[in-house]
Amino acid sequence: MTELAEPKRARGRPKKTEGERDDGNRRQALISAAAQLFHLKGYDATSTREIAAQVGMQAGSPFYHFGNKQDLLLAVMVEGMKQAIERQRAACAAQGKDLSAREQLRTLIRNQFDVLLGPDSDFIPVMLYEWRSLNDAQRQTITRIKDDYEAAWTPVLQALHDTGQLQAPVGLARLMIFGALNWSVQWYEAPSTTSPSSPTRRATLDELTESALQLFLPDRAAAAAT
Amino acid sequence: MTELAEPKRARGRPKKTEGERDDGNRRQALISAAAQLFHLKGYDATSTREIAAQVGMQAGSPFYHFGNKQDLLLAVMVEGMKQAIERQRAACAAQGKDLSAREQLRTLIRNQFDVLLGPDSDFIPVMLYEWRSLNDAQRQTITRIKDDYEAAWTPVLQALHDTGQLQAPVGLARLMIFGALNWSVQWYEAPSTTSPSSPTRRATLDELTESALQLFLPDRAAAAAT
DNA sequence: CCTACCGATCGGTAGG
DNA sequence: CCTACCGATCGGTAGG
Repeated sequence: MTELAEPKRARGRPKKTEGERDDGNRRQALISAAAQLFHLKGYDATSTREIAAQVGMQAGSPFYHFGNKQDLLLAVMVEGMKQAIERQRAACAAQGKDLSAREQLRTLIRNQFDVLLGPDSDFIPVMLYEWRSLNDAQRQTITRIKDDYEAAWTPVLQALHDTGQLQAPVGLARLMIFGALNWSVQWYEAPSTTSPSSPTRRATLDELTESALQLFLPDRAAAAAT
Repeated sequence: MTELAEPKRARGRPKKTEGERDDGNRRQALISAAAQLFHLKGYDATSTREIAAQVGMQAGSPFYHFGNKQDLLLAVMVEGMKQAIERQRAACAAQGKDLSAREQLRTLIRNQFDVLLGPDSDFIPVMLYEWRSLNDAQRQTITRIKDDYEAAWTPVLQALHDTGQLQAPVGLARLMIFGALNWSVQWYEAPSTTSPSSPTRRATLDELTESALQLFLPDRAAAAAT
């Protein structure tokens, strides 16, 4: 199952074209493999040997790139957050500034589902569910980055609160909304390779976004019609 | 920190009053200790030796009560769900049948916060976050019990949907609401023993309930006033 | 980055 | 439920 992910190598260690440093390349491969395995089996249940094997290394080699297993976990989370922040920035920038707060929230939610469930979505779930395995210093590092990510949500929620569209306290609302979205990692079904068209097709990320928006910001007109 | 939880014992093994079988007692003690440690450190990071030590047993003794570590994990989850279902049944029964769907949802949410964050709240978080460590047969067992627990929510949400108070599809709404509530395990601060009155007092479970209700079922009158 | 290796820990068992 | 124990695995290291 992992053969495709392995770099091709002609027996033994990969001969690198001389003069070219691809340290970053191998390091990245370790981070990606770790993200995949940590997501699938959990941090504690994944051995550094498995990670090494997945990228075609020997048992001790990951420790040439990372001081210890915990540092590798941190690298997975940092990498994931960097991607998430960049995607969020791009998504918000792409829609201009004069949209309604409701539309801005839609964009943020849609991006969050993408980060959680879309392609290359192993990193953030690891961050969400392996927090416990970090040490204090590492937690501080991640907290700083996460605060940066979440900062984009506060003004939008505040605006909705000011207009009465969102009645719950902004701080708690943010936590509960993140909970509702993040929890999807637990139940959203990965696209199954078996059963080409399953009887109950799973919702698309757009449908999830729409439902979340309906849940948190019900449509006034539709509600009044009752 | 765990001394208080340990049964008092006068050196060595506890001398049981003769004729009295307290197998259930020791078994329960193991389940409680396991719940505590699994919640605090995670399943994989908790050794059966630690659990044994916490109840004053020797390293191999837990395996007199449980075939293996996984079975102990299952027992923690089953015990937690039994308690949760019983509490939910009692909470719903205590309020009669002719309350509005909104009030019924309030009761369900309040009970869920209690199960997640109140006293003896180690069991359900373990169930929520250690699902991965179960085998297939065990997952089926828990799924059945969990379906039973969640069944109480569906008619309430359906009623709210029928009246237009809840616009999102009932199934997705249930998943997202559970997510919003369950996620609180990650951020809700345990009562700190230090700092007698912290500057930003943490919300009470009643306040959390009210905010959640505001988030999912905003008050019509308040919204219309804007 | 590989080879060869080590100390520690862990789940679990036999036999009482 | 304790005593005594084992096989397996794991994170990590020295030395090249």
